[in-house]
Amino acid sequence: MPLNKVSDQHLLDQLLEVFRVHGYEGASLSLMSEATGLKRASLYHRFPGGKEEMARSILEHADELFASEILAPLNASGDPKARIRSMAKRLDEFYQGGRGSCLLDTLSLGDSNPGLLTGIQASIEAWTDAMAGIAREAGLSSTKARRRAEDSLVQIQGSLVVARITGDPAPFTRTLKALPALLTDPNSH
Amino acid sequence: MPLNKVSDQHLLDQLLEVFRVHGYEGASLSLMSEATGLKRASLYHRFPGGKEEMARSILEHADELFASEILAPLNASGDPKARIRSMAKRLDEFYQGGRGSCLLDTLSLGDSNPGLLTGIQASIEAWTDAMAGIAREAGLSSTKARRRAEDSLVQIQGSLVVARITGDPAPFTRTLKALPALLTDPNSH
DNA sequence: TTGATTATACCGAACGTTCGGTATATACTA
DNA sequence: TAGTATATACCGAACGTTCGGTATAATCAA
Repeated sequence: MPLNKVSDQHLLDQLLEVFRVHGYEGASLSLMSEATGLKRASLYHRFPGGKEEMARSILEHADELFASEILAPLNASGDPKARIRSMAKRLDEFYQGGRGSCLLDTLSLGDSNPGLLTGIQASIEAWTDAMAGIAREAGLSSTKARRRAEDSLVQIQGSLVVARITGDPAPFTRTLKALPALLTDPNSH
Repeated sequence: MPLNKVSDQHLLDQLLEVFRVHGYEGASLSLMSEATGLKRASLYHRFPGGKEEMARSILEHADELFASEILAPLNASGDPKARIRSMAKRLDEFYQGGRGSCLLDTLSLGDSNPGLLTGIQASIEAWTDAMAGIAREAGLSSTKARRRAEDSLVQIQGSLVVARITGDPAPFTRTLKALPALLTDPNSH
């Protein structure tokens, strides 16, 4: 079989970017074509299920990316706080220092497809579980660990929104810095 | 002059709802027509500037609503904490117990109009200022007060996003409950 | 050739927008 | 007071454009 003109990796990466900037409704085939270098019909060859399959695919792609590139340090060995710092560093890269939006946020706008919403919920659940896991490992009770994981998620999402609106990534940077303590210290807050 | 079939109040309220659920790109004229009871052409009679003017108008409308209905208690008299609780209660209503999105969030998605973005920034700035003001009044230093106001905003926006995705409004409710302490206590966090 | 991959051309539907025309309520005139 | 003119409010239909989606043809490695 001939090589793809555009690699799956590049394709998914570019589509991810379009979806996370414009959301599902705003992500037009023209934008995706422009971003990937593939004509609309070629996009339909790669994704016979159309726009919905594209969204589902990039969500899956983002999940794998997230698990392997961002959440991976959490399952390593060593000091939990250090591992969280490592995750924070990778989060900073992934969200372009706070200048990028979260796919789960933008993709969940509007009357989003029920099936897609389920996938989004699963993704955010997995993320929460991962953070709750290391909080638990750091000595917090399981209920407390889960609560702190949810708080972390709230602050990450919120700081991304505020950073996007104001154009100032500082809130996001600050949130990342506070993550290790938030997920491990028994008595803060 | 003939009476309006649909009052300005109802018109703006419904449009606000459409924009805050679907964002700018997702808010179609058909959706707006359906929501307001006015045909598309009639919407153009009320807003000659088209969709952009609609967005600008509802942003202005939301500002006034926010100032008079949500932020008002902050400028009343009495215990700052009680006033913040009052604001939290109204926020809860405005955001439908955490089931509704924030207009400033959804409207700022995509390549949003520069002029519109400026308005969004002004709105969020005013909100932040109001919260920083009462934090200052409660005895915090001006830098600390501002920081706490920003933190509050981050947690409100973040919990709305998380609540929208998961379908569980609990994070938002929890955030509101924590607001009085967050905006007044000198040593928490 | 064959079979997979990309490009061209096109479709119906919906997009934001405009326009001609019709109500309806006010203002003016007689 | 009655009749006419005016201004406002709304709607149906259509504008050109773009939407998501689908055939069909060209391309190209094996």
